[in-house]
Amino acid sequence: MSRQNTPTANNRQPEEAAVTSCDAIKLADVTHARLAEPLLCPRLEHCAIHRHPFFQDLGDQDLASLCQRSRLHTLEAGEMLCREGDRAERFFIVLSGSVKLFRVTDQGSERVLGSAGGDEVLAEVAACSPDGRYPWYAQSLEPTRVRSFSGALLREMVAGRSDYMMNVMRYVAAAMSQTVEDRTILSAQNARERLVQYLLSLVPGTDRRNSGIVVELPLPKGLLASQLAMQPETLSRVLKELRNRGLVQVAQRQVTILDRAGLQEFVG
Amino acid sequence: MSRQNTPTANNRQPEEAAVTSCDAIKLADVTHARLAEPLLCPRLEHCAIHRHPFFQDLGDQDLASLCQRSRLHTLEAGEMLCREGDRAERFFIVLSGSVKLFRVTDQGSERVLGSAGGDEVLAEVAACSPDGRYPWYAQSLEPTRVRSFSGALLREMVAGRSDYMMNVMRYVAAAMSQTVEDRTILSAQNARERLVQYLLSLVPGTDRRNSGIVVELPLPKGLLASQLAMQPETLSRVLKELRNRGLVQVAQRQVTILDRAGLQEFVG
DNA sequence: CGGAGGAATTGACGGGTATCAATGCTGGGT
DNA sequence: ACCCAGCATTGATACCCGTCAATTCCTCCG
Repeated sequence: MSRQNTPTANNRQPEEAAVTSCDAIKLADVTHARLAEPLLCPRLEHCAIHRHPFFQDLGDQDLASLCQRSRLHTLEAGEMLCREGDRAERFFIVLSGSVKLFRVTDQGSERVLGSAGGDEVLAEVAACSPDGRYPWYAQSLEPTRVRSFSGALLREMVAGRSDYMMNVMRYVAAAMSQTVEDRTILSAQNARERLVQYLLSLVPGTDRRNSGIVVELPLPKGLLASQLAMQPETLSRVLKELRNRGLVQVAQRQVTILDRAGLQEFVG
Repeated sequence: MSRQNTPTANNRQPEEAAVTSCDAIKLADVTHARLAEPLLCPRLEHCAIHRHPFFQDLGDQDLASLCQRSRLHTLEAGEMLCREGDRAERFFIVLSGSVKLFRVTDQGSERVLGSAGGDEVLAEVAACSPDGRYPWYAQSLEPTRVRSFSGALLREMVAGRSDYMMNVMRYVAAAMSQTVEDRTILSAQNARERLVQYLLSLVPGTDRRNSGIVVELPLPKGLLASQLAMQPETLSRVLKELRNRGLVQVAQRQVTILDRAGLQEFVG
């Protein structure tokens, strides 16, 4: 695992642990998250998070009650936000920083499934189900702020307000469809095709340009390689090949697509 | 594509097409499904499907109204049930036969994502969202009977009855978690590991035996190879290797696991 | 400014897998 | 019973990519 710190003093343990203690897992260096800052929501205008589109259609009263039972988690790099298999009692919105989602194989190595950055909603699907469980581990990659909400409260509110339910279901269906998309990319036969399709998937649907599209890799290259089911060396080489052919330009995590159509036909 | 027939006379076109006409896609041999037998539900006891656990918690009246607006689709091999990108106005339960789920790449080749057989629910996630779209094509592999239901009606009922909503969300969360599981299998580095993990994933969670577990491949081997991101030849060779090592026994689509622990450590 | 550690890159090599081609097998239809 | 079409298997070959090793680059810290 890349960066791994032990929890520190500024992360106070909340009375009601958001991440419940679970069976000890085999990975020694996966430390237990200590989640921070329970309850005591400041005034509504300070909780910009509640303007998040995820909560649209909710009235002031419902927002306030969600707010009251939400928690702000301040994580430094390498802290666990939740663990695969644990009861999904809470769901999350990433405020700043970034989170890596992964599983651990039977052999003890980790497989990156994806990542989440600012304003992204996490684990809302699992939290919608009364007996849902987190489908992955979530771990911060850098100093990260996350707000978490009660899944039970979400379900109550969804049950009471059908317009809100529709909005939540939109998120759920989008998450599903994203996961299917990820699967499709993985099922490409070779590393080149996987990387190219991944890069193209980072381009916003609204962008119609063929050149000059700048995308930011949401993960360091080593972890991205894991997500794309290849070795870091292979990722490096394929990226170099794309550079040599004038298809992309790479500066750190910032990739500039110089010839989108060229990329597409390159894999075909 | 494997078996592809044109729709025949015994599949009458319903008044309100369940699968709406969409943009012509490039694949010439993907014919448009003609879906059958609208409305006119027989007496409730004939619709065994409504006893399906998916509908548990629904009262007789709701069941009847779902029943009324459900349709029975009788497909022969190779007919399309729905298409990627189309509005998910209906969701499905497979009564008999089997359905293959796939996407079509930009280059026009198909990638199998999975399959569904008897009693399995399809597209319930997409149908839960008011603007959801099917995330894949679904095509029958053999003569197949499917019942479809209105997504709008599902959403109405879910909105009205929170116990039913919880039940539906259970399905949704399970579907999500299955998709994540599939992804994990795909991200294994080599073909051997992918196949072994796939075989082990076919074993029901309740089965604790080490030997003599019989699983049925839900797809012909060629399509299974596509789902596992390998060539049919490779699948054949890996299967042979497992046979030679006395780990499995293969008869057609029926695979007998002779040494489950051996399989697990073989990939590690 | 200089050093240390981790990440990324590059090279060499061997094994795994795609590809092409040929054969064997099986189920459906006549 | 026969044939045929499609699927599955097997073999030969080339190439992609995983592995190991060495080097460079970057960032953080002293």
